[in-house]
Parts: sequence; structure tokens; C-alpha cells
Amino acid sequence: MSTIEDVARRAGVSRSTVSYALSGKRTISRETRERIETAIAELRFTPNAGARALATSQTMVIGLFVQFFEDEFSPAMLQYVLPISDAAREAGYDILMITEDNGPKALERLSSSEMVDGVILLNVAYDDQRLPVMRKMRQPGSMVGLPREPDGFDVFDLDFAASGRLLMDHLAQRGHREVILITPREHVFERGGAYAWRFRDSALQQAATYGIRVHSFFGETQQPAVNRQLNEILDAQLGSAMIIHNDAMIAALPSVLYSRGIRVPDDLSVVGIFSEDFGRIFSLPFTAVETSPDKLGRNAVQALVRRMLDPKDAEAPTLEFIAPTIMDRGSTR
Amino acid sequence: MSTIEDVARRAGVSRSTVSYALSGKRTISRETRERIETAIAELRFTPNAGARALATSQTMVIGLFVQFFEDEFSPAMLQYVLPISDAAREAGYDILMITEDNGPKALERLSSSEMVDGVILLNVAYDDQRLPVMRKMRQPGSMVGLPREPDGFDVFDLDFAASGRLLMDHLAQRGHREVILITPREHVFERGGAYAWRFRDSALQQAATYGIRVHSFFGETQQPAVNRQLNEILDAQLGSAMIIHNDAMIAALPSVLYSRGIRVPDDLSVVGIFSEDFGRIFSLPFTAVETSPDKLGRNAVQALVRRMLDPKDAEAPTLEFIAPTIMDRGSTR
DNA sequence: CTGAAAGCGCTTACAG
DNA sequence: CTGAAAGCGCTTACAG
Repeated sequence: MSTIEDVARRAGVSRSTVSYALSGKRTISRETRERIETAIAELRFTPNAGARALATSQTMVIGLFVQFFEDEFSPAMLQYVLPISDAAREAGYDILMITEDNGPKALERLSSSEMVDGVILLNVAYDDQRLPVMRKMRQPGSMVGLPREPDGFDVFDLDFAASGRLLMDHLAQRGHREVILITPREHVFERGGAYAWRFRDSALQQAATYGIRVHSFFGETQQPAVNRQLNEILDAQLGSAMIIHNDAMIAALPSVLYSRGIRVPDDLSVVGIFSEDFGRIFSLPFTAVETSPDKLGRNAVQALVRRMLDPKDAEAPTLEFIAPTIMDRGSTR
Repeated sequence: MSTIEDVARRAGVSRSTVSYALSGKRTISRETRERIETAIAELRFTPNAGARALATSQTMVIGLFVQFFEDEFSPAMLQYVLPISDAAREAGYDILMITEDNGPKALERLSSSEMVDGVILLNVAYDDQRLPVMRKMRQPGSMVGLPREPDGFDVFDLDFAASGRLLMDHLAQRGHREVILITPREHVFERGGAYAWRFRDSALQQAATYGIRVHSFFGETQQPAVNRQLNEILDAQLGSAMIIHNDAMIAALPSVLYSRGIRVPDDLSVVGIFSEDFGRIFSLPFTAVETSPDKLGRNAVQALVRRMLDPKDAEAPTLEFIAPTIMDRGSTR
């Protein structure tokens, strides 16, 4: 690997001139610039990242914290990770991916060793243990998921409350008076997955205004429990429509419906909340609120990049709830 | 952020002594060591990663190259990424995740800027464009997937040839004489996904030794084409058993079978090749060869760590094919 | 058992 | 328009 010194010698200039040619931070005569450029090309020179980080206090790396919970359905995570990685690269950043169980400790380590210029937290919980660490570190952070005290950070999430209302409206308009609601597992509520109760509570409230009766269940996330529970719920014949806010349950639903000979929407109306990608992978024929993981991920990167570029800029942190949209796949009547 | 200088001053020693206390590379008197340790704790000191990398020429970061192809089913990728990330952390390394389309360019960039100590390539193709870059760089690499010329690298993959034979044996033993084989998409063969033909060709060859007739199809990977094709194939009633080497097709199969009233194994025997995790996520009730993505990922990390620790050690690169094992889920008779 | 100093490869005020 | 030099925060021979 050649260094900036090698380039300078070859081009017959000083190291500083090469550096400035690279950064464009001062004007270089055309002739000198060309000599430098050919030297760089011939030597295949790329600045050493560690040296540059040391000199500039910038690593051009973003720490991405991915959490996997037993009580959640893992395939959904990739839909956030890929757009984030792409958006980061477009902005000139690489992604250091952290999957450690001990998030706070890992955050502390990345921050104090200055390995990253900023971090993105995925799947943030209401009383997320990583938040206290975030408040103390000098690097900015943005997050997907709503914490109890979002102040000071750029927070992005789907508007789950509006989503719950929207789906209930959808069913109310079609005359449904008794609805089955399947939520995430109870444990998700307990450990502070705010999306779970934000969606459920608003759906229940909206149902009340319509006088709709709701039968609510905590859904399972692992087979064979998922199929067993779906069958039990269908056996009970509790309503003319179902709202499913649970990836594992809705992924398993088509085969259960088939096996029971239940036709959608003729025998039962079904709506859900999942991303277009997820729907395609699992061939889900259900009308649903689009969860837009790509948009959430890209927004998180964008906000973070703005803060990393201009740490002084105390521009008010954004708390952005993406408005839900319904993708009608014809599964209601 | 405090530096080693701050620690040294507070402990009343020199910077070098602090550094040696940290690395344990020379004996420090008990008293001095304790003063240093308390100073480190009080200041919450963590060595600056960039400075350390510059001084040692080691970043303690592994570059992980993840490729997503249109012709493949994406949810499977996570099963490799997570075990790799965990194994890397256990060995003291962080993961820089690269998802760029232009793999060779990204590899060049990481290597020449010395951002990583080594790389892992996932989903390697037969004539992978990243290989030529790998040969020129000074960092070691290991890979999952079989390239045309694996020499010089640590390569790990499932033994797909043995897998094809194993499944054909399984069906032959149960008396099947006419078998449907569904492979990856044709495009996977064309772009050099060696796992595709290694599996198919050995299955066909083994069938020939038994005198079994095989109807082979390139499977689709996107809905609604997947369901349509499955229905066409089932309509044709070509055999008493199916071998499916295609994640999207086998994930969609249960609902198609249900909708047609085909019972497994009474009406049709089905075997596949997928990981336990994948089977659980998609609730697949099919006997299958276990693809062991976690083992492959961990082995790749292990081999890479060995080489990173001891670059001189020209120990012969390993080409390891993991022996397939069948997980019997009772879907054959 | 410990310290002073060189060096890793950059960037950027300071000077001309 | 360009160069010499200090400095970023570590590690590690060299010396004692």
C-alpha cells in the first residue's frame, strides 16, 4: 500500500499539496494537479482510513444497531437494514453492524473508541436501555421506534395510532360490527414495544366510537403455536373480519385459511399491517397498511448525516411519524 | 473523551507504561498497575480505534460482503449474517457490512484504505468478479460458496453434490420411480451459482443409477409466478415425489398443496434443502437436507481469524464441504 | 520495573 | 499557488 508520501515524491510536490488536491480545499495549478492525479492512479493510492480518522476526528462510519427478539419475527429486519446501508453509502458512509445482545455496552464501546461518527438504533423500545448511553455520548444518533422520552434525538416511526384507526375505519365503512384483533405477543407489550399498544389502543378506541365489538388476542410468533392459535380463533367464529398486527400470524394465515376452506373476502375479511416486500415474500393476499421500512430507514440516515456534518447545528430534533397508507389487495368486503 | 496521556498523568506514569498495562506485554508492578486501572476507570478511558489501527496496522474489523440477487429469495441471507456477526464479536472483531452492487470496487476500497483486517464473501459465484481483487489484496479472505478457482482461499460450502445424491437415495429407498425436481431459476445457473448445478447434476446422475426418471424444472422466485408454476407442475402429475431446491417454491408449497387437497406424504412425497431456521419461519413440514448456514458462517470466521492473527502462516487454505444431513419431518413414504 | 522518543499516515493552520 | 511542520492518539523498540 502506498502512502501520501509516495504520491508526493512521485509527483514532485509536498504531502500537503497532495492532501489539498485530494480534498479540493485549496486551488492547485492545473499542471500540478495533473501530475498528482497520474501519480495517484499509477500507485493506486487510497488514503489510509485510520490515519485520516485520527487527523480529522471523522471515521465516515455509521454504527447500525440491530436487535433480534425471541418474541418477534426476524425476516422483517432485513427490510430496514438494506435501505439504510444503501442510503449510508450514497452519503459516503460505511455501516458497522452491531448485533450484540448487550446493546448499551456495545454502544459505549463504539462511542468511546470513536469508531463511528453516529449511530442508528433499530427497533427502539419504550424504556430502551441504550437511550441513557446515547444521551452521554458525543456522537449523534437517530432511531426507528418510539422511546418514552424521544427528546434530543431524531426519531422515526410509522404512525401506529393512525394505522389502527385507519384499518378500523376501513372495516367500519364496510359494515363490520364484530372484529377479531390479533396483536403482537404479550411479551412485546411488557418489554416496551410501543408499536404494539399504540396500534391496539387506537384501534380499540376507534372501534368504540363506531360501536364495533372487538375480540383481542395476543398472537404467537413460533410454529406450531401459530397455527394452533389461528385454528382456535377461527373455530370460535367471533367476527366477520380480522385485523392482524403480527408478522408470524399473518404469514401463516393463508395456509390455515386454505386448509379450513375459508375464502377471503367472501367468508371473512382480513386486513393487516406489513410492508410491500414482506407481503411479496410471503405471498400475502391481504389489504394492509404499508409499514414503509425503506422510507423509515432512509429518513433515519438522512437526519443522522445532517447532524454528523454539522454537530453544532442544534436544529430541533425531529420526531416524525410517517402517515399510514392502505394498500388495497381486495381482502375485505 | 480522554486519551492515554490523561490516564498517564493521573496515574503519575508515562504513556508507554499505560499502554503496556493495557496490552499486558510487559510486567508492571502491582502498585503501578492498580493506579493505572483506577485512572482508566475514573476517566472511562477507551483507546482511540483509529490511533490504535494506525500504530498497529490492525483494525479489528472484518468486512462482510452480502450480495442480494433478484433471482434469489432474500430471507435466507440473515441466517448467515447473524452467526458471522456473533462469531466475529467473540473473537474481538466488529463487522463492516457491505451491500453495494459493485462488489469489486467496494472490496478495492476497503482493502486499500485498510479499513478491515480481512473479508468474508457470501454467496460466491463460480466466476465471481470479486476474486481477482481478492488475489491482489494483502488482507486475507474466506468465503461461503464455491468459485471456479478456490485455490488460495478458505472456502466453505455445503456439499451440494452429496446432498443431491442423499435425497435421491432417500426417495429410491422408498420405491419412487418417477420424480419431479425443482431447481433454482435458470438465471442462477447462468450467472454461476455453482450450488445450483452441483445439486442438480448429482441428483440426476444418482437417479440414473437407480433407473429413476426425473422431470426437472427451473423454479420461479417471485409471486404470483411461483404459485402458477407449482399448479402447472402438479396438474401434470409427473411423479410420486418432489425434490425442491428453491426457497421461494418450497415456501409457497404448503398453501398450494392445501388448496389442491394434496396430502403429504399420502398423495405425494416431498423433500427439500433448507435450514432449520428457514423451515421454522415458513412452517415447512418437509423432510430436508439441513443447509447449516450457522456452521458455514462460523467456520468462515474461524478460518479468517486464524489467518488475520498470523499472516505469515501459509498454512494450506482449506476447501471444506460440509457433509449434508437429512432432517426427517415425515414427508415421504 | 519504567520512561523518552520515534513513528504509524494523514490534515491543516502558519508562512511565504 | 505551494511547502515545512505540528499534531491527531496510539504502540513499541531502545535505554536505563
